[in-house]
Amino acid sequence: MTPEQLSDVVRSAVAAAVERGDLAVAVPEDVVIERPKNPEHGDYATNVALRLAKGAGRPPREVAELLATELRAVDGVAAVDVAGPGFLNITLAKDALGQIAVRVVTAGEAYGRTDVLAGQRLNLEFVSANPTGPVHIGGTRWAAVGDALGRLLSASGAEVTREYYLNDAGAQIDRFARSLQAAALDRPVPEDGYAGQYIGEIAAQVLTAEPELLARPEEEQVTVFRERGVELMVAEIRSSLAALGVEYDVFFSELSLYASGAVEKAVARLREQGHVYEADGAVWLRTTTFGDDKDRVLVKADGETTYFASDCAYYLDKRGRGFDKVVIMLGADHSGYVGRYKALVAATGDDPDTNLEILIGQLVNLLRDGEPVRMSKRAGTVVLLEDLVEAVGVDAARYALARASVDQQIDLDIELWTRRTNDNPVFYVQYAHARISSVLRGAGDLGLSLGEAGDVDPAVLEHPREGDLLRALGEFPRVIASAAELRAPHRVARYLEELAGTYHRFYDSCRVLPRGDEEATPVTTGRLWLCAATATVLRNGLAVLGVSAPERM
RNA sequence: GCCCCCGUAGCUCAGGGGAUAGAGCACUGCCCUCCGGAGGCAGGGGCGCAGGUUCGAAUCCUGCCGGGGGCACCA
Repeated sequence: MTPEQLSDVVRSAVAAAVERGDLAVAVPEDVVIERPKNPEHGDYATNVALRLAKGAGRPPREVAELLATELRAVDGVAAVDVAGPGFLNITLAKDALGQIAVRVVTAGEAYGRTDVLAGQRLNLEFVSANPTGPVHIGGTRWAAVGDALGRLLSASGAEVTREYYLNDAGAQIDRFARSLQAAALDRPVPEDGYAGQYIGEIAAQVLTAEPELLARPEEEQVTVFRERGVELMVAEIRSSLAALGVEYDVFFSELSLYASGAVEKAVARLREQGHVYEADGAVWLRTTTFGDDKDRVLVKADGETTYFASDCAYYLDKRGRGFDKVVIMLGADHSGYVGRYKALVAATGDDPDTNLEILIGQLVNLLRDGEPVRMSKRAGTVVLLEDLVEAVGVDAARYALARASVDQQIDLDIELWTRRTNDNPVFYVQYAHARISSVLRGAGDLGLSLGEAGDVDPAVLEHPREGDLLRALGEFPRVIASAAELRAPHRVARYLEELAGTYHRFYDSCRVLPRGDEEATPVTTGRLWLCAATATVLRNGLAVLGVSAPERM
């Protein structure tokens, strides 16, 4: 019996008590089932009696006793105790707990998938670094976390489109183009321009494609450097993201919003809705109406539109494509955007609390020899996605970036990472998988196999460490679901570390394979199923994080 | 000045109102005639401060103190 099933069982018990008139309460939507830390508190516990007591007008323990009687009659429930202020501690029958292993193996890759977010159409935008340079370490964090979040949301039944917004218009792109031109002409880096090795490399590539370029008038040169340069830069960004295993459904061009007239239409629409005014020669959106600190400029006095104007058009485009909710991941250096973006959504007539979700993640600090490394894209002193991957590999890079809460700043000591030490928990988790694979290989060598689901007796899994492992495996779907709902991929990583530890403890005290000339027993078969189930969950969990589950290391 | 994030073990961090607050690393002492010792067992030590809400607060609210980030007709 899984925790979800138990939750239904308890809920039914409440409903039955209400039906009989023993309890006068509204039956709760869902009942929280916890895994007690203390083994004396049974396999599972619920605080449902504590929650219902007030509404029922009766002491919690009395409600608990009532439900305990109800639950003891349920098939698969071995014991129910009322404890403390009114907790119900539930012990499952051995076979009901052991059945989890069979369930996991049978479900395979599907184990952990739920429909808790079914029916939601989400647009998930992440990274969206300007195509004026390679993806640096900060963007890499959002790549790892955003990709994992996308997988989590999909696994929970949401329909997700992963999107990268290319800011391929505007002043920064002009600076980028002029920087390329300067490099090609061997001139110094322009004021506010970009430096770094990649500028020279891209300039050279543009010249290879357009050998006669430098013979043309300077303004034409800039145009070509802009178009070709952005194209090359975008290709490089896409390829480094792909190298990290990060996939997108859509790369969306800001320029296309201008080409299609969407920006003008967006401004016109907001004007019709009465939120646009003119002052000091500029066109403003009255975002203060919707709680922003100050109003925002859409069109500058010089006639140029701002990024905010294209943001408006972009948001409307996403909504026009049918997404219920627009989810955007941004770094802490963009936290000031939240207010204006919420206001913009409200101005279009949408509800900023349901149609928009901005996830702010804290920045990655780089340390070298304990000293902070100052990063500047323009000066070219950055650590890139490729650098990180080269230093630690894709698995460790993704895992390390995704295992921390996005609310937490990460201090990344480069020396530590390049040294590739054992304190990276990804090895701990992967090792557990490799160890299980080795056991299963050994079983094959002995001519043993899992057989069919009917060949295993779940009741033989009665060792305390087996129970620990079964309960841990039973948690997985809830871990995935809550991580998706909380937008917290790191919870999956933490869970996997806990699961790996639980497996190692099981392995240490429960011999799986027969030794010497011993015969295989029903316990052997049961434990093989338990091993296979653990491997399945480790694989499924690592897959969510985009990390491989090696069979040998 | 205003807004956002953080403050939990020596260090790096988990803990979406529940029972005795956890893990890794570090330190100390143990455990393979046996499936991968990249493992396991045991030990010491912690919720920044002050109020509030609650039967119950690391968790929610307020204030303060520290650390980081943001407050452009920049992107």
